[in-house]
Amino acid sequence: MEILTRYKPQNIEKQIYNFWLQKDFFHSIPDERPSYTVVIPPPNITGILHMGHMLNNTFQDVLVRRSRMIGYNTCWVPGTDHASIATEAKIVSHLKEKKLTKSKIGREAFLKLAWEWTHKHRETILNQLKKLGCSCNWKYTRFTMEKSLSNSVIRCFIDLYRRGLIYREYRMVNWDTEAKTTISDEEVIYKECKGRLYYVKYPILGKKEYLIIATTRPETLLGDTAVCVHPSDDRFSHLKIGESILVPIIQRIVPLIKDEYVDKEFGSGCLKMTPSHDVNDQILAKKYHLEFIDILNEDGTLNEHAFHYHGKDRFHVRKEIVQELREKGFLIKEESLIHKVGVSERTGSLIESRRSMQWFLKTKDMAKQAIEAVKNGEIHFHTQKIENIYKNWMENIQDWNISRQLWWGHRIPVYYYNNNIEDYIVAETKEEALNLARKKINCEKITLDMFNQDEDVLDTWFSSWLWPISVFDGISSPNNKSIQYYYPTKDLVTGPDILFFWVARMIMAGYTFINKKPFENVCFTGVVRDNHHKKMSKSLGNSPNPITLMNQYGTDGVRVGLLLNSKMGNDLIFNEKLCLQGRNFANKIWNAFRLIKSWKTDFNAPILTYEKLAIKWFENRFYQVLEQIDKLFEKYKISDTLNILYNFFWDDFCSWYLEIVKPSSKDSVSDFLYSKTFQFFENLMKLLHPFIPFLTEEIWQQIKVRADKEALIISSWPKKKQMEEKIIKDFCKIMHLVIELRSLRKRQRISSNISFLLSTCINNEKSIFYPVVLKLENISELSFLEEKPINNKLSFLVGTQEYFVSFEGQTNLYEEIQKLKKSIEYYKDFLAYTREKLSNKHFVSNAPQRVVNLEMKKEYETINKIKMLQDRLKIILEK
RNA sequence: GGACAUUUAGCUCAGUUGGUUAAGAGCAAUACCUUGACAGGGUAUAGGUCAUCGGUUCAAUUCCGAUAAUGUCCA
Repeated sequence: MEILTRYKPQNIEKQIYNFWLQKDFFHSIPDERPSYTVVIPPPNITGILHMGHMLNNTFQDVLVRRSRMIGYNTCWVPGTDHASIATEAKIVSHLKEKKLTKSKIGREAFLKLAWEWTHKHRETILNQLKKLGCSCNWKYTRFTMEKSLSNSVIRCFIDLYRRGLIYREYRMVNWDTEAKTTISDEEVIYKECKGRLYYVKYPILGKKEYLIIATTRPETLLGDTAVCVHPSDDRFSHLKIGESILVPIIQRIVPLIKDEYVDKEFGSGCLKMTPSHDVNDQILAKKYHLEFIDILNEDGTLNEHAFHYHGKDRFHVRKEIVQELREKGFLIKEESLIHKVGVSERTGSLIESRRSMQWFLKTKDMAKQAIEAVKNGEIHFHTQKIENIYKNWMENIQDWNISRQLWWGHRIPVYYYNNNIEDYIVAETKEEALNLARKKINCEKITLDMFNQDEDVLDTWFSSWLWPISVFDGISSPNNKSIQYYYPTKDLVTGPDILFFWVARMIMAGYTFINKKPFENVCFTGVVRDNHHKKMSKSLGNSPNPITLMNQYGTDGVRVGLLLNSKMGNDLIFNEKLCLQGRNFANKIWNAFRLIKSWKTDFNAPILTYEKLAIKWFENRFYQVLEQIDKLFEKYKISDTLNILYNFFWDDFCSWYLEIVKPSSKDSVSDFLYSKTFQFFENLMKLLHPFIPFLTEEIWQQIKVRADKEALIISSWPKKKQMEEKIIKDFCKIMHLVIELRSLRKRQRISSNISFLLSTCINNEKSIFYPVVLKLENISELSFLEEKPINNKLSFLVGTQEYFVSFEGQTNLYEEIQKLKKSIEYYKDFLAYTREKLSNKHFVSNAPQRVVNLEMKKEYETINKIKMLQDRLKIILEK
């Protein structure tokens, strides 16, 4: 059968993936083998595959495939995340297009829409992962809102509440006015923005003076309830604490307070207090028992406390109030400045600080155990540098605001039984709440219809943090077979951007709920960036479409392209050329296969010496490389591993081994060579399979007819074997000899079909690999001389050994003279450098003997080399 | 403002507890090579005061300090 000269991945990939699926190779059930578990970082149901996912999931697949071949019972759990705020935002904007709102259609209809959305989008990204070749256990596919996972979330809430770790408080939170919900501190992104600093007059009652207050947010003066200065600020020492200050426009009289919190250097040294809309003001307000005046509605418009600004948006009010201050003479000056403002990670809207009633989780104690687990090595971070960031955050952890004013998510299991906000029961269901309430207040009159569930839902991460446990139903049935077998999971591969959101919290959840770590290792992949080092994102439009890439270069090519240059923990500067390189590599493998597949065997064909030698060398080299990459895998150095395999296949196997042993088109090869070569090739397919799954499996199946259980994906990883390093070193010298010969041919413009006579002195070391040189470089004869030839003009050094070449034809002496002169110069410099060291008394007396000896050996060898080169130069010049 | 990280060839990166014939790879570059695996290829060549300045040491890309640039996180 004719095999195409170019590898065409398009049809093959789908076919191979279906083959794996049909044969259930990704599936796992607990058995006697050790488990290897990975849970996927669940992508959002709003999303499609982006370059970050591509990198991350390729990385996971490499680990999983190799573990499977090593003999673990591998289980890679896939799934998706309901992404509360992101999904809700999408649905709201769809509604908006139809001139509808959440409140118009109501909670039930809204949730129906959300589920429709889920069903429609859930498969998209999972199918894209399949295209990428991910060997996930698809029968285990989970969704964070499905029943069993929801139940786990609710149970955990109740559990934590009963342990006294969840509480409700009226507190300053980050308010997203667009989504009309609170968000956690981690979801606020601080951006540098140009702003203006307004200097406003605040008259002092009963005096002719006024205070000057600098503010970037003049509209908040409507909520001012005090003015504060530094107690040791001389400018204000004549003013008493409690002095009455008049807030402009609203004409409110507020007290003067003095506190060291104020920065004397900033603005005018005088601070206005808006306890309802600034975290720091809130703290001071509590200390000095100030009044709280909330001026904001949940959508960012101003409320009735704002008088004539009532109902207007805060940004409009800012403009108008500046104008009013100006007109009334309260505005002294304006300055522009650059300051950081918080925006919502999800909606991009400017975050307001606003006081509201929210649920919080106490995290300080949980964090302690989680810090310890990383510190004592129970959990490893790769790379280690992330540990610092983790430790730092965990030690300063704040309580976690877990409630969200959204509908799409896990509804908070709190039931109110009358209008008093304090009368609530935390329970799984309304019925259970009723029973508990009856016991609590000892009242039989209370009925089911009196109960109203809390309107809010839980933060998405409050379900994600349970993911490694809840996918195995470990919360609802902690002793079930799956959780016992698969948990703790082995490796987690994720981005550093969700270290706090997710990784840290999973660690806390693991210890809190089932008292075991959730994973052993966490690998942090970097951010995928473009050539200008900008993060690749859909919004910036600098990201290639992964699906197009896979169609264009083949999935294997893209996988190689992604991993070739991505050192773990470092960002990946992605360039489409990398995929091209990957595709070319796949093609190289394909053509190597084509070559050996084309060989004819002949029972009578002799086994040639150079074939035996090549086999001997390659076998040893293989085990050397195997050991290297096994070591690198243990350190999760995936990129380095791929680089080694890339060079090993391309250079060692193709350029050296195959070039040595390949027969001319009319010749046949021995059975021995044929089977040995295929054995090497099959082993190479095994090593490459985790990276290049499709092509390697395709070739594996084409090599010979195989039973299902002999598929490459479930074949066994090559076992380590002792190798002889001397053989590899000896061959290395021969490589240098060959390179010198090729270089000489090029220099002298001698075509490869003119044969050389090669000679060296008999007292030199003889290599067992000389027959290889004869085969590769068209050497008609290799002779060993008693003495150096005096009539020979072409020579070179390999190490300290001199070789001579002669042939029928013209030589270009100028080139040789230049080369010799250059070499002599180089070695003279080198000798001087070495001698300088050796003449240093401190070096000779202080350095270890080993190092001094080495230096002496260098000196000796260099002297010899210079002599040889000079002799040769003399001979040429004399001619 | 605080903390951490990075800086090695034109580009992307290795460099293993300071000494291994005066720093390695891939890509790009240059020259030559197309009748048998592959031009998506082959062969060879060229490319670097290891960011700067100091210190420790017999010896520093490697350890320490300062500076600069870049990036990330936190406030």
